[in-house]
Amino acid sequence: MTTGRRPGDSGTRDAILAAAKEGFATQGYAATSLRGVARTAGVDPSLVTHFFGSKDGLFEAALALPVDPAALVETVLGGPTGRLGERIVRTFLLVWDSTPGQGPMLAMLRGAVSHEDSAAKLRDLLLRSILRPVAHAAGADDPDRRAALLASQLIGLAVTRYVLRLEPIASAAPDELAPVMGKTLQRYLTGPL
Amino acid sequence: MTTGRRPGDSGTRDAILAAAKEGFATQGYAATSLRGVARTAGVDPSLVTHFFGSKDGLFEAALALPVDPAALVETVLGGPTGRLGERIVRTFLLVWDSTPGQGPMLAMLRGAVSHEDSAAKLRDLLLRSILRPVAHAAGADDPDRRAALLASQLIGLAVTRYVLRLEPIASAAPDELAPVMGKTLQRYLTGPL
DNA sequence: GTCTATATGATGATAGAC
DNA sequence: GTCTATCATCATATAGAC
Repeated sequence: MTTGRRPGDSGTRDAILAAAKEGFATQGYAATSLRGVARTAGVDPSLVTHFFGSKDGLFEAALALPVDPAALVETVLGGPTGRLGERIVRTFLLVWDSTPGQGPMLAMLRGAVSHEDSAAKLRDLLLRSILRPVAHAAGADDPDRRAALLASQLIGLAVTRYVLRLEPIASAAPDELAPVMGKTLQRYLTGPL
Repeated sequence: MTTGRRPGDSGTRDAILAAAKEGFATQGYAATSLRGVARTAGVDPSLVTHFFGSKDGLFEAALALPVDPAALVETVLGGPTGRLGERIVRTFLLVWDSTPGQGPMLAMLRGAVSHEDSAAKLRDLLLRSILRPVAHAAGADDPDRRAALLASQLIGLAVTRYVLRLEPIASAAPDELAPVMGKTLQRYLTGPL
């Protein structure tokens, strides 16, 4: 009964999105061009704006995270508080090390550094996904400060490991990093400052 | 006796360099154009390449740090080891908070995130200015690992404070940050991991 | 859904006049 | 030391044919 081409079933849109994710993730916002994206996707440049409206629209779409970080943190915070910091590091690395997650997160990090809109978005995400949940979990004093400290160490981890690729952190196993960095996060969250 | 225009005494080169520093520091490598630099410097675009050869040459020149970080760290490490971490944070913030330092360092950080050459340069700088000196100071086990951990927290501090501008870290006084983060660095350097 | 054509403008770099 | 002129590319975005 359904005759004619059904909408949205040609792989083109996905190909463009995949190419955009890679571009934004590896080169950042400014250095990624619509034409370049179209080239690596093997499609016509016009299709990019046709599907996503503009470069910003494409960027927006490429930034969609495969997981909800807020829910993730919520889950992590739900467990016993003794090894809270360690669990955060483990989950953080798990999400980043999984390929579908690293793309958008790297794109967001790269974007945030030179694209103000993207920086605001990351600030927002951090606030919603880390600061707020943490503010509740660590009912202790100064939740904002504790959460920001936590963010600083996590972002530092991401930058050294995935962007700068500084050894030996870049190739360290999660089991190696979790205890030592977890201890820091644990103190930032529940310990004496 | 010296007749004619002496070389290098027209403020143009400096104006270009200042504009370039600001551009690279606030927008990153890709988003900063030679023409844009020339525009804010109030000079002809050709002069930019005339003085610096190419965009990479200009970038290189804009990255020249006003201080030698290696010497700085060396000095800091020279003092008593008890409050070593705290001194590192204090010095780090001092250098970043001073205007002439923040430009090139921000430029380097922004560049490193999306410009591979710049990332290599920062890796190199970290290695020479932080990893190596630390490897000597903390004669303990695993100096490479300790130094990388230190770098991760310092970079995280820089990104949250100066790039993301995440509160309350962004506007916190050095006196407020030094003790709490210094404690982390202290453990990374000399404490049990 | 796909593409050609095009408007409009910026980019990095060079050659050469003054 | 400064500038004009120019090259060859690239960019984002639109209108409209098929």
